[in-house]
Amino acid sequence: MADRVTITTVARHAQVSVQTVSNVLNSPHLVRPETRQRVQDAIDALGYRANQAARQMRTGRSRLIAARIEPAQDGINGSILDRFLHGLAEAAAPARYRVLLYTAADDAAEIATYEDMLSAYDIDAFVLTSTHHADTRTTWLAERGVPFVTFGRPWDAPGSHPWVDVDGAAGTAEATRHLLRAGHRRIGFIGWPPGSGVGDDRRSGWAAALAEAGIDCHGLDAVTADGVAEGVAAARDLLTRAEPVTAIVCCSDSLALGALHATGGAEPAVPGPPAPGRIAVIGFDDTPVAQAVGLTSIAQPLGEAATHCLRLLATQLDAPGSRPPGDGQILLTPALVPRRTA
Amino acid sequence: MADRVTITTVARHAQVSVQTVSNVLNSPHLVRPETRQRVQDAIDALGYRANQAARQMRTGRSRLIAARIEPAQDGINGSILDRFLHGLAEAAAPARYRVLLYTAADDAAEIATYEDMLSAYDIDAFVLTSTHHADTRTTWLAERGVPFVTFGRPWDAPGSHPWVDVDGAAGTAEATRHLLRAGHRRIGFIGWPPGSGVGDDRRSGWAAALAEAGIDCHGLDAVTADGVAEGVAAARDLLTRAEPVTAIVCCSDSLALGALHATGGAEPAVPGPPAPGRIAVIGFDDTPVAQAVGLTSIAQPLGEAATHCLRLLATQLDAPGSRPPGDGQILLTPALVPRRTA
DNA sequence: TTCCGGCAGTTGAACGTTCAAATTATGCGG
DNA sequence: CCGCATAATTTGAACGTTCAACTGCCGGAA
Repeated sequence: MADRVTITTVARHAQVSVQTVSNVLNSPHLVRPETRQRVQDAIDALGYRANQAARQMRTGRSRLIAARIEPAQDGINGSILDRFLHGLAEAAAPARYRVLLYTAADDAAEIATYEDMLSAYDIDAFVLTSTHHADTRTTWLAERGVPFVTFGRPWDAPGSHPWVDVDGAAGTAEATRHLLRAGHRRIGFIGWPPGSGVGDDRRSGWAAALAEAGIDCHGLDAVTADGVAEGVAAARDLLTRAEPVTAIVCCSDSLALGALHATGGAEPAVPGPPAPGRIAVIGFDDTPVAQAVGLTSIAQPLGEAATHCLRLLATQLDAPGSRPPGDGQILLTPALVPRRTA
Repeated sequence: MADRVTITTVARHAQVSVQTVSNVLNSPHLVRPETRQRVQDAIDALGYRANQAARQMRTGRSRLIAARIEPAQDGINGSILDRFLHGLAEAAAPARYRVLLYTAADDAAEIATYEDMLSAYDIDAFVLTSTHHADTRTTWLAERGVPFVTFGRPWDAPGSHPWVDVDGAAGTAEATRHLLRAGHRRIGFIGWPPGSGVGDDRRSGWAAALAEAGIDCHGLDAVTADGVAEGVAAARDLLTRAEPVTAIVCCSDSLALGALHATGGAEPAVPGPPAPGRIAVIGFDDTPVAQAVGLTSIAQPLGEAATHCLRLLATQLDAPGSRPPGDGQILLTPALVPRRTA
């Protein structure tokens, strides 16, 4: 193993003190241009890279951002987090941050992990996913002044911290309008039990778009837990009512896949226009399953969301005390991906 | 912010020197039991946690393991890496390691990232995924004596470094035997173009199982790139030959989904026994799509693979120079998940 | 008694960096 | 050509930990 190149090596090579090398790296304006160049040349020639641990000891900053990786839950809706994490890691690199993973079974375990990571690793910031009502994690972090962003709105106290989210209502509204344009009037909705922020939000977009068109959404929706089998049942329910629906917007791709089966429209991946006369179905999240089956779905801009999360953190970290523009509340609009089923 | 609790705080509190505290943590046998207990009590009372950066400065070890997170490629086959990473993070925690993410567009970029992470963060080890022929990454790391494991065999030089992989051939062989038991004789295979280690391996298991049963596999297979549309075409090919197949084993769930469509057997998620008379289809990887569609598939034990990866690294790191038992070459057997399609 | 070896614990230095303060160099007006 | 302000650079200390060497102490063999 070759001797490690430290700031001292560079200093000797460039005939300056170590502090000057440090200044070139951190406060270049303090150094005369020609000296700066000489030092820079030495850095390049030696392939010097600042040691993060040593730097961290002095500054208390690790340039590490922690994010939780969840178990692939029901499977069909997983892979969203995956893409988000990838975006996060990719956005972090150019800002010279890195993403550290952790797992936690529940909120309490997650908070215990925060303690560990903060004291042992000096984590600079956290990215939280899957926010929910009465989220103890955010208050814990906020109380201690730890920088963090959530991917997902704070469902209880809107303005309390920076967040990035995708406008589910806008997505379902667009899906509904898409169906209205295609001539549908009786457009159903399969959603989750009230109380989940995400689910209520998505339902509201569908209701709003119908109201816009002067249609009463009463009796057009079904409520069920997430899952393919649940989707089948809910769709059958909607189809056997007094006035059956001709199209269904779903809260998830799982439900949509179930609906698709119930309406007899599931063959995988034949590109082409939607078949006329069929019950139209639209899912949510544009999962691999939707792509495979040809299910029209609503795609979240996950890469963009990750980039925004990182930008929010970076402004907070690099200029402490400064509020990001717009108070750091970012709502992104998802996009409808039309396929065979609508 | 409360004052930081350092080893010095603990030492004062327990009336010993800092070195004794350090010994309690790292070499307890050097400390008399009663002193040890006193120090331990102080640690607990103060909630002390060793600062990783300072520790790292002295020891050169970061307790950080780096792994690449890839973009969700074709989508349908993604989510495997996701589950693997989750397993990795989960297995790392009890061993007091953490997983650091990085991204890289190609092997060259990845090697550049190694340099950066090694010199800046003192990464202890790397976990490589997607090994392939002529993999420059492994040689680069090996040359520099950097500890690493690959998830995926080294396809060129079998014994060169520790690895964990899933026995694809065993998987396809089991799938094939499953079909043989169900009475099928003409069992086709849809695979990838020769040259990819993984693809060749999977094909060989199918061929071997047929040979076992005294069946000539000649003319029973199709070769194509990965993808749903490709699967459709390949399956049609197999079905229009002189002696059409009655069952198909596929190299991936994407191909299988295509095959399923070509054979008219794709409705999602109705549990129950396979329909008699239908062309049987078996996929590979047990992706969410397979679960959703009811496709019989071969599941890789990803959590187990991750655990093994970590164990291999941990033995290597905690006892330098020691070879793990079995020379660190671990081949896991995947499991057939029977569903509707076979 | 003297000396030695081993155990328990302490001391001082070092890891590589940045901060704060001190020193030296440079430019400018009188 | 001096004095002074400011720019440029250096010096010394510190961050929290572990390593290597050292000091006492006790028990047993010579």
